[in-house]
Amino acid sequence: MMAEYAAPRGTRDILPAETQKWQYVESVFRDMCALYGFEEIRTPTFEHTELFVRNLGETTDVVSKEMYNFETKGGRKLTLRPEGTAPTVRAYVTHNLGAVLPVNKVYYIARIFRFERPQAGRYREHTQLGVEVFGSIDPALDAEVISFAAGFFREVGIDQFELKLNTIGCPKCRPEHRKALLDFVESRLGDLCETCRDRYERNPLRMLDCKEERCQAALTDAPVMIDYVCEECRDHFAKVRAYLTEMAIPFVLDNKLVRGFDYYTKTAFEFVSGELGAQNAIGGGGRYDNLVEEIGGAPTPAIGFGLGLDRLLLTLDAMQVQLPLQPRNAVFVAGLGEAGHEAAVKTVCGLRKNGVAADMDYTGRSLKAQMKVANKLGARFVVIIGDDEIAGDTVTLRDMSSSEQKSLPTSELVEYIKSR
RNA sequence: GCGGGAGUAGCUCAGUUGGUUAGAGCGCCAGGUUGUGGCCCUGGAGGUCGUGGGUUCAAAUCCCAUUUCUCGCCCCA
Repeated sequence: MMAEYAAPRGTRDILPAETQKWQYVESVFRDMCALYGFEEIRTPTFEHTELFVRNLGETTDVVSKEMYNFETKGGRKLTLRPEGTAPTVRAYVTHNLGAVLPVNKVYYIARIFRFERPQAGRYREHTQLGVEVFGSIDPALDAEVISFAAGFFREVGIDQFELKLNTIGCPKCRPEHRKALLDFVESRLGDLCETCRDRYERNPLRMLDCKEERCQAALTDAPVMIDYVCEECRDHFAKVRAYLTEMAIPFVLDNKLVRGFDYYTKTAFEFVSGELGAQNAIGGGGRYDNLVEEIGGAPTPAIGFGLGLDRLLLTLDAMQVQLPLQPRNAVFVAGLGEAGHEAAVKTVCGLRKNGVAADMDYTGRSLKAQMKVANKLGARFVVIIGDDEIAGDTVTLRDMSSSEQKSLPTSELVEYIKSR
């Protein structure tokens, strides 16, 4: 039983029984994107390492310890994409999409790679569905992206989730908050965990959402961004909240919410599901108004959202949501004996040529065994062809749900099935 | 990187204080219908008990190592 090879740690095979669900969710996502005006973009699976190192932030967990890096023979450093936004921005800049349209709205379905210890809902290779909007700082767009996300979750069957919302300011107002935070923490540095003492030096904002109890206790009254944001950010955030309220999208303000990458500005949000164990974040996103410029494009405000498809499906499973998967609705052709088999090959070929999904047996089984296979495949009709049928140039057609059976001329088969 | 749990048939698992040919349910195959699915009945195939070593007359069972999976911490989707 122990096969010689297994899928590498943190990866897994998605078998046909599961891919149906994946395709369904992806199609809901694509439909939703069409409704909101997002068009698909596909970027390479790997990018230059520098793209991620410089733009996600060197101190982030992803960059400092979770990237799949490799070198080409020529010594170029490449990395399997650990997130979807930076590559999308890179493509936007590479092709100067800002010159084509004032506002560009794109979506992607991409495999993401992070070298972490796998556990429930966390894989080294996972799939993210995401959208990005370039070219406007209108808070209505923040609300649109968030409502897109919330709408998508509901559409696919998840109505139990919490939307956490925060603003993390901009380069104008962040330094002031940072200074206040450092001042506040300085005297309590001893109470913090080792990681946070390190963060104090390298990435103070991240101390705020540390999960360590001692840190949470020590930082209860720490200065939060919302009290330090500049007028523009405060105004922007107020409008986002107003839009969401108007759209009847419930949210919870979380002034300790900090996103994992350095490029975020202003609006930050996260969707949390209680159905998953430790990995409860099913999606998240935020604004990144300076990233396009940092990557080399013209100053262009932008906002995006990404969700983990693997986790979404786990959540749907945990919630026992029944997805409306389409039955196969195909025709199975059962041939009896050698002549019947030959006739079946011809019949299947003819059905397919006319756009009717059809399949047959290739293992020389008895009619009974072929019927069982047809049943298991969920065939709607079974066409039976034996010596009797061949002699009269007819086929026997069995409706698998009603068990009704009738004989009809071979020449009428395709038309009859198409009319059903 | 750190900590817990588990590896017995395709799947989910049982296996009593170590003791003959290692079991069940589901699935699979065949028969019960000389050409007919779902339900039912009967039979069958399928396992070097993760791997290596040790203890013992005897190991799926005890000990050690190793490996894989899994859950959690950190962090994220």
